[in-house]
Amino acid sequence: MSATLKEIARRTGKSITTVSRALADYDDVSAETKGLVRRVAEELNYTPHLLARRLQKQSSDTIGLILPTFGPRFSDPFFSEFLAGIGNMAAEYGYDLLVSTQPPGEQEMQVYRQKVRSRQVDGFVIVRTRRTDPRIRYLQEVGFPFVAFGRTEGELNFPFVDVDGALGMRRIAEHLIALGHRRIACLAPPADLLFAEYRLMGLRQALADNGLALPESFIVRSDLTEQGGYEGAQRLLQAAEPPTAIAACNDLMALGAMSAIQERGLQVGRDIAVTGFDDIPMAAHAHPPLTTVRQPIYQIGKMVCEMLIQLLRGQDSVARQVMLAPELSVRQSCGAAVTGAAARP
Amino acid sequence: MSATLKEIARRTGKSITTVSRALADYDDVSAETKGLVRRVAEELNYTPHLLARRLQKQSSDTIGLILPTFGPRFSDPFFSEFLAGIGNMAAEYGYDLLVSTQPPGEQEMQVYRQKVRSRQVDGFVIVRTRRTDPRIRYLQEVGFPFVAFGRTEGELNFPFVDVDGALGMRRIAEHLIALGHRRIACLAPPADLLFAEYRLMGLRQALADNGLALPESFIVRSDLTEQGGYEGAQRLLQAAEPPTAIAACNDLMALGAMSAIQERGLQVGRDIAVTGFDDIPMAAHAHPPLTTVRQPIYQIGKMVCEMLIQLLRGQDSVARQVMLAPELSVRQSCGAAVTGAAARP
DNA sequence: TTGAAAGCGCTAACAA
DNA sequence: TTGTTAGCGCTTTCAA
Repeated sequence: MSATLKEIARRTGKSITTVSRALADYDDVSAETKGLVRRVAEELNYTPHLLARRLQKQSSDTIGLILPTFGPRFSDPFFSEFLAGIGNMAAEYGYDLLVSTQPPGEQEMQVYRQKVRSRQVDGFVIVRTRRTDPRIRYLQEVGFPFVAFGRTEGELNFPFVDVDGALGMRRIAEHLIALGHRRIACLAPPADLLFAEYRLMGLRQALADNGLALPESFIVRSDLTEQGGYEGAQRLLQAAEPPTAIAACNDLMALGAMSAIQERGLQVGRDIAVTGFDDIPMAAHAHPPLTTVRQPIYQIGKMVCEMLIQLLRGQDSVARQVMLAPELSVRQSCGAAVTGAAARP
Repeated sequence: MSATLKEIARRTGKSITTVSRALADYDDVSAETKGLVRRVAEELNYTPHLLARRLQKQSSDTIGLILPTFGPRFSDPFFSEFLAGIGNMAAEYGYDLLVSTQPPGEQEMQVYRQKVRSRQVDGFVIVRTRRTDPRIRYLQEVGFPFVAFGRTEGELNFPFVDVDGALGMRRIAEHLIALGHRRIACLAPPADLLFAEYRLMGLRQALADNGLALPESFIVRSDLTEQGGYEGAQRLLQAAEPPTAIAACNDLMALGAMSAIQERGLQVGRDIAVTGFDDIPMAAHAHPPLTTVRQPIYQIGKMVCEMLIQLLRGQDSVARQVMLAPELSVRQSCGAAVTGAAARP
């Protein structure tokens, strides 16, 4: 399909070595030879065989991303945006992106080990860090480069980018409190997802700082889907004294909660406040628009990827652990009077 | 990190060739030698160097997927599910998945050419086919294997899987007509996305078959986002004689339309019907739940990937062009009286 | 300024 | 049953 150096060498009457160096623009090749070689290469549409080059360079120039898929109906607006961030940055530096999908578990670890040992990738991007994360433990153990999106318990010394979930939830809490809410409940994901814990901690802390409690009955765990939020909110609404505000740990759950509330004939924002976290595109166009916390997912993807590449290149990156402050995006679902125009940026 | 054949050869006192064949379980190697070699390989945690193997095999065992990203805030629930389908199937057959992101355009074609010529991938999965698709034209021209999700204009003879959008929309239209609607409008994506055309055609045809017209003013083009649907619906609602039903060409637009309708104080389902297409997870949990057309995206991902792999392996696959009949998923947004239990599977 | 030779790690044809 | 040789396409000493 595409010519090889050998073919160019044959046609130019030069050696393979010379051709290689001419194309790499070494300065120990005569201008004349370079011209000739380049012309022929152009003519033949020469493109280097990457596998061959990589074998010899002993580097795959490839970044691995193993998506932890939960169930067959895997659908998360978060991932595609994040993927675009990583992908674009990787492309900018000439890296490839190798994507796999594996539900968390032993087989997932097999895939990591396999990719590491077969030198298929130079480094990994880890997403959805877990409380104690076998992926991170393994990669640290074998000294394989990676950058994570998210922290783990114990805050080991590895490079990561994360959004300060506690701060984000604190902002949510303070906003709700300022609006007069005293009975605030939380839709939280499974406890082994640490990022949820930070958010929950931030909420609890902010409430405590304001003399408010967060009783156990006001913390409902479910998965991160609309369905989970829907069911969780139903549980909360059945209580004898239901909350006046529900702070969900992500937007999907918040949207599910809104559905549950509306199905009971209540009005979100007026009868009960709902807030999310993530600011997925959907959030601005829910009805009412969802008050939430904005995470610059695309930017995070780029940043994680760039940090990893710097790591791979041995440039000790300036920042090894980055904590981003999320930003409150106030719309109508919390009951704050905001005009449509202001809420829709 | 991981040992090489050479190292195993050294330790066992055998030749590299013998070791290679022992591990590949050739039957011209003595049981004794096999045992020895395997033991040492195990001990050293041997994993073949995939780049080396692939260079020699002249095959990358890799499937390419270049996601056409539109804008930085790329977020499409469709892609993650599709990706999981492809990824899982690829893994099953031992293929890698190489993912890139590129907005449509000349640079995108460069990436295709580069990946083809550098033999980085053995074949491509094409998504979001376009009316006349330069990717498909190019790949056909150079005879490079690929399978598309979607058709193109002229229905060239290439392998694809697609959902019969016309049929899906026909079912929507017939359902709406049965409910008594006569003024049915359409939220359609940009005309260069062919799949939208099929859906539009199906709608028009079904209406015509029932003696109804689809005036130009009832076809609003916008992008495939909630924002697009929101704005499109606003336009439709401002008309002197607004439609009584809005059939959106995807769920995101339908959800946006619902927001626009509700913002005007109207009730979806009662005052105006809304339908979508795709059946994203969100659809079941919108308020009211969205009547839509189910596309088995995950299955399609798997199928596309499997067809490509069969192509790569020279097994002339049974089906080269697959058309899937989508299935109506009736919920409340169309005004049909359906109990919550029936609508939530 | 150029080329021969070696080697990245693997597989395969051919001999022994 | 095993080893020698060659080669995948490329880069990089080292000599000429």
